[in-house]
Amino acid sequence: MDYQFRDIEQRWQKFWADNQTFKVENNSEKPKYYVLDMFPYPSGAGLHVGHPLGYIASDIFSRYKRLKGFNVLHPMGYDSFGLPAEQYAIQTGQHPAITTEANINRYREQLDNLGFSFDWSREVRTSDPSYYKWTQWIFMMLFNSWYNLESDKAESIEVLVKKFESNGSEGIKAVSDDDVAVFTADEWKNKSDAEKQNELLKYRLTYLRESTVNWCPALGTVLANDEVKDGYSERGGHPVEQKKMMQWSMRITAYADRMLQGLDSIDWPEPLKEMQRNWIGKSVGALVKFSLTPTPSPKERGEPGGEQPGYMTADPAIWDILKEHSRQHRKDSTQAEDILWQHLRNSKTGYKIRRQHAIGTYIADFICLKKGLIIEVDGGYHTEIKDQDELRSEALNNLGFEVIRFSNEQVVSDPTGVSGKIKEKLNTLPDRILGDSDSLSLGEGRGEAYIEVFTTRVDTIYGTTFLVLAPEHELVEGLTTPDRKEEIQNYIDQTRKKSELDRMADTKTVSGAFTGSYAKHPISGEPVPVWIADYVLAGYGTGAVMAVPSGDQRDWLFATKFGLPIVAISDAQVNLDQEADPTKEGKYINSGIVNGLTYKEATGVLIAKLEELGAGKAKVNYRLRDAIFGRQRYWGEPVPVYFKDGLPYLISIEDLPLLLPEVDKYLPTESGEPPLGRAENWKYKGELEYELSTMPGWAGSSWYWYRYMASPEDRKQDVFAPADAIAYWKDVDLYIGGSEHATGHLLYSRFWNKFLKDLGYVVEEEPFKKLINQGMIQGRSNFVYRIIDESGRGTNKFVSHGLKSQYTTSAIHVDVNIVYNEILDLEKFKAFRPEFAEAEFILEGGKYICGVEVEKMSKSKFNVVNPDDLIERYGADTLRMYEMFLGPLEQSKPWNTNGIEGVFKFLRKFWKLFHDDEFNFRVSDEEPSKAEYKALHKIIRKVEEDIERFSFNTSVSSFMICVNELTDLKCNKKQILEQLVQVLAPYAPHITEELWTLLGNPAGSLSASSYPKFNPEYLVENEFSYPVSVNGKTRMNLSISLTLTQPEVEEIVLANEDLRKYLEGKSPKKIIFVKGKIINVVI
RNA sequence: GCUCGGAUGGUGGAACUGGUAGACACGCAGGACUUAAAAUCCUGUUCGCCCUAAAGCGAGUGCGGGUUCGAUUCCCGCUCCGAGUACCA
Repeated sequence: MDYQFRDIEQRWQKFWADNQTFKVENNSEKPKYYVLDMFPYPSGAGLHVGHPLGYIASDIFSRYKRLKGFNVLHPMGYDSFGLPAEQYAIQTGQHPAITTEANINRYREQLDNLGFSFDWSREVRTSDPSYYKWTQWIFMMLFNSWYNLESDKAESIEVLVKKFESNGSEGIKAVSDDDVAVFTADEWKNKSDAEKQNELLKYRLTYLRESTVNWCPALGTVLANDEVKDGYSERGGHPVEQKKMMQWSMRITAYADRMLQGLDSIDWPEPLKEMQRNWIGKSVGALVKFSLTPTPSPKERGEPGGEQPGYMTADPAIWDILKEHSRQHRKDSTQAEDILWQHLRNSKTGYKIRRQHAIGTYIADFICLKKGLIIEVDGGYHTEIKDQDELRSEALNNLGFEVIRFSNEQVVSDPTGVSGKIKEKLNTLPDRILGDSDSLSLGEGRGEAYIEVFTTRVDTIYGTTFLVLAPEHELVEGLTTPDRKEEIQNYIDQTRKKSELDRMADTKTVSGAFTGSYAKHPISGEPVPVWIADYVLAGYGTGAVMAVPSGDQRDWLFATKFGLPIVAISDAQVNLDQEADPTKEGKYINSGIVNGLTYKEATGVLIAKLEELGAGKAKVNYRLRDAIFGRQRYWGEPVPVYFKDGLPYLISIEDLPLLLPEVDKYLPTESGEPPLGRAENWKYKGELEYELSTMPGWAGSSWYWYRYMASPEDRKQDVFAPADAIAYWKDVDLYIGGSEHATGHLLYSRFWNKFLKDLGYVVEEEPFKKLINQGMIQGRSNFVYRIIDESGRGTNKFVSHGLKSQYTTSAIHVDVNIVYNEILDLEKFKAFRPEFAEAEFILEGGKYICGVEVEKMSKSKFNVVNPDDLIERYGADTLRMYEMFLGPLEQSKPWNTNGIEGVFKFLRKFWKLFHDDEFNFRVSDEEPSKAEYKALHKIIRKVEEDIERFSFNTSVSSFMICVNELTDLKCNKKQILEQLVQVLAPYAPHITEELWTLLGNPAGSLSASSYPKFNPEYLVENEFSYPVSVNGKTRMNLSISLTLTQPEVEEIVLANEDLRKYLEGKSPKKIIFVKGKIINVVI
């Protein structure tokens, strides 16, 4: 019988499944090898021909490694939480679990059809409670940890608590929020439980904090930075806006430096490492403070008017006294004030609140300048002015402020209630007019007012001729002088109107506005004007820059446009009237204490000076932000947290997994809560509110490779993966997947891996030793050309591609599955759509040739090629080999089925080697000839080399060469063919299993056999046909023994008749002889 | 703008540390078998020149230069294409 691939493939796929041929054990004498594919999200569309590319490569590699004597872990699973199933649920009401299950079954069927050697007993699904139990468990571990910079690793939060108990906050070096409190051990012990929890939250590796987030209204959820592309959501392409919200975040920034360093130790594609480096965005520089006090008054600045600067609400006459008082008050704050402050700070009410702020001749306890509301707490420290309360209120009312009062007892007993009342009041009050007797923040009790900037070029500090703040910067309101109010407000409005996209696109227009205020240069003491401009980003560094127009092109453009001075700071700078010169060469000029120094010297001197002045320090800045972890969606892992008195607490570990509750609809509640808010009676211990957000898509995929290490038996144990299994498998040796996960999955996975290592649960610092990005398979669309008549309407006539220029036509996508080698199947086309049933054609050469274009593979373009169809026609072995034959694995390429016939022919030819002309199986036991051995050992070596360097396409060519040679030799020797079967087995597992048993081996024993041993003796030649070139141009071939030395070879060459023609009577200057390679005669 | 890739026949691609450029396959052309088609097999196929063929000659790996006996490969400069990223101070 001819090659019956359908029968063979189905039979062997069933055999592998029934016999669990590829089930792997965790204990083995063999060395381990872990081959991992990025597990798929099971979408409704099923697999197209591009998806299996990486899986085929990893399967070939796994099968090869098994033959090479390794214990290979090669698992597969599903990343089964995600948006599409939920969107479908919203539209149809069908539970996402049902959709997901159906999709997984479809995926499994398609994967099985390709004959992969996965160990399915270890399958994982991220949406399975037995799996997400451990995702939730890791979340809890993160919540219970902080990052100790001294040991440079994550540690239990208990360790931090012990430190607080013994030494207070002193000497703690941690990655934390910016606003951590300073306290002694006693103060810590005296704190209430709520206060302690609130403080610890600033250290935990997963934490709840008000953050600016990417909010996608269409999806109704927040998104992480890597899920937003150019201001639109990656999934669905909906607009994304910035919004402040209370959100769960992961302190990934704690690992920024370790993630950067780790990149040097792993074998990943360079572009991908580069993307991670950019994403982490480390820049080494300095923070510099430009102080705002004393600020030159209008008079001092030589400007008209004696009006007080707009940012001061205090009576200037007694400002100095008030300043001292307010500082003192902040230090000696009462317990009630502290408690209330914790509820008001960080805009928890939705508005910015300041404490102990001077107004007129008074100091208010708390004030919201935007709404003009003053909150006073009576009793305690400032009882001495209690009698004057009414008078005070009246005076403040006159200044345009409203006052509400609470008693100490009220605040202490029910701080949440009090803050609720404040919130209510704030919501009812109208906004005060911006800048109107508004005041400058004094840094919430942290000292003098200043503008802090981040710079990577401290050395240029003397060239600073102005400061620029982002329009959103919190000091802008306070800094604006009354005369500039309108201009600044206009500018802010104008920037706000510009969308994020416009702002990015329009980088050429220089715009900005002057606040009217000046800051003091920290070293020279010169006044420096403060501007705002949208080229400064609020989100990076401190949202403020020192502008050095001589060294930075953006600053130069700004200075030029607004007529600000440009001061050269280096004798090497040139053409400063044309553009900025950021050179680090030369010696400094106009630069005070660093005049005459070089770049390196100046940087050191200046940082030392700034530190001495308390005006700055060296600082490493990262672009990487903490990862927002909550999603306001249904189909994800519930966060194992409940709330008590407004503070988050972990549920008990025994209560894991916290199951996803049922809901009536998959939409937000009427009050805007996430879908989980709809769940009925879903309360911790029956009464406490659960967190209603779910985890993001990347949670489940950030540790899944460890779950595969747990065998089905292991999974009965109460652990994410047993320690001995982790000790054995360690890490992933080879990871294959797409580069689109560069800054998402691959970054988060490294983060969680490092965290788990810090806690001692895993053994390797990096999870994926070697990574390969398979190229994207693009679609290849075919077109037919419909002729358009004079009135511009489509006719029923279609013209072949080569003749279309003679007509007016419109191109129409046509299903690529009815086009072969660009020739349209006319009958199938007529059946393609009813409107084409009566189509007429203008042919060329009797054929209708279609047009071609490379586009993304998608249903709407009719260019999706389904692997099932190809397997039906050619078989899985052919498809596997053809996908490899297309080109280098890492290269992106359009799918083109045109060459598949060649691979199919190859497999039939291979089958023929084992059969006679009547297709009877017939092999001979005769001793093979030298030529036959040579053909075999060439392929043994070649495939080994190719697989080791992941060059699968070249192996396929070599197989063809080998089979062509053996066919020519009419070889049917068992000794040759049996080994050839083993060499081909990783690529074409079905046909080789079949032939392996026909050769008399036990069924299924092929993958347990071993790769044939290469014997170089069969390749030894004693002669070589040397290309002989004259002056580098090849002229002839000469067969010469390989044993000869150069003088002997030269003699033979020079004696040659044909060569003399080229010598033209001259004698050669030199003869180059490379043994086994070439002879070159130089005249 | 910056960073990283890439450019080889009609097409996909090969040539691994500099050593016969175009392996292998597709497509195309011609032929065999066949009533015919499909399938299969055989021959040719980088381009140009010489009427044709053989033989031969010349050019040739995006462009321009360089190093070398010899460059698709190494170096310098440029063009184009792709990917990532972006007022990151």
